[in-house]
Amino acid sequence: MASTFTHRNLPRLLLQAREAVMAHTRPSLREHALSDQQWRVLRVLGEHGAVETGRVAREAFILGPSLTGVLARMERDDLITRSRDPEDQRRTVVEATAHGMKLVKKLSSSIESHYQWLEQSLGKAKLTQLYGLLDELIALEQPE
Amino acid sequence: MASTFTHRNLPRLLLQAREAVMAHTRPSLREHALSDQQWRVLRVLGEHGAVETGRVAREAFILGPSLTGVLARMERDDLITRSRDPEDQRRTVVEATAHGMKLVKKLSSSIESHYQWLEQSLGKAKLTQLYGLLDELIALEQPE
DNA sequence: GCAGATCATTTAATATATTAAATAATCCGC
DNA sequence: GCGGATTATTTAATATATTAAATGATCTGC
Repeated sequence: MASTFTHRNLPRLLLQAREAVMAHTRPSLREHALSDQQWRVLRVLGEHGAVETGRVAREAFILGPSLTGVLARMERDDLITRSRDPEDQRRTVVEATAHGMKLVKKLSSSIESHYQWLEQSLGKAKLTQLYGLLDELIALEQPE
Repeated sequence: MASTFTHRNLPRLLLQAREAVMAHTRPSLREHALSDQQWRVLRVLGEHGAVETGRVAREAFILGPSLTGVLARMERDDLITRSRDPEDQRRTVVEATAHGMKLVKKLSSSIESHYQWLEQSLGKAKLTQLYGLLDELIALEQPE
């Protein structure tokens, strides 16, 4: 059965690369009972402090309706708190709890050292090149 | 709020790149009422003909339990048929229906032309370079 | 030939993704 | 200040992801 395609499957390759990288950090997340999505949310909160859910959704790459459930479970597990923005009652503001913050810091350093390892293994030049090509690809496909 | 990270978020970047590429092909899929996963399955069947579910799972990057549901809906929608391998009754063999095959061929050429466009826009050299770097990254992270 | 180990797939339970529609607060022109 | 347009988030319904456990068929040594 001959293939209908002459090019490589780029979305699949990107997915595979992402899974390969995540395979290293996932065990650390699971040790602390965090899902991938919960970690992405915590990471955003660790970088920016109190953030409205719209921005969390954009930065953590989670759609609104999914985020509602993710945040509900994170609140249940004492990772975050939610409150209305008093300036604009349409907005919900999310903030990490002390417990959530502790996790961010602990996991950040673990993940950072994985990047150090990657930079050593692949080479700094190639890693930079990869970032650049991905940026170009994204800019091409979604001009703004 | 200062960031805890000195490196870029590689998994996020890969996810974003993948979404950017898929944003172009998704509308064509949805026109034919296909989900991303259903398309990945059809693509495998288009390349290899009749395939056992284990291989479908590997090549389409779908975990077994998810695949069960995906295949059930595809069977319901007359895209595929399932049957037991008479040689080894543990295995289930999947094959595209005529309708499924027609969709593969129609969508393949549409997607192929998107790759042609991408190769023009980004440049053949850079695209090849990107493939190579992703391959290296995958090989590094999951040595076998 | 049979018991246990192994392998392929499915079931079960919970979490997340996707799309459309609903809700609820703010804005804006008048 | 009132009513329609806009914006932010949530609800609803269905599909997919994830993990562990169950089922069912095959192999393997004895």
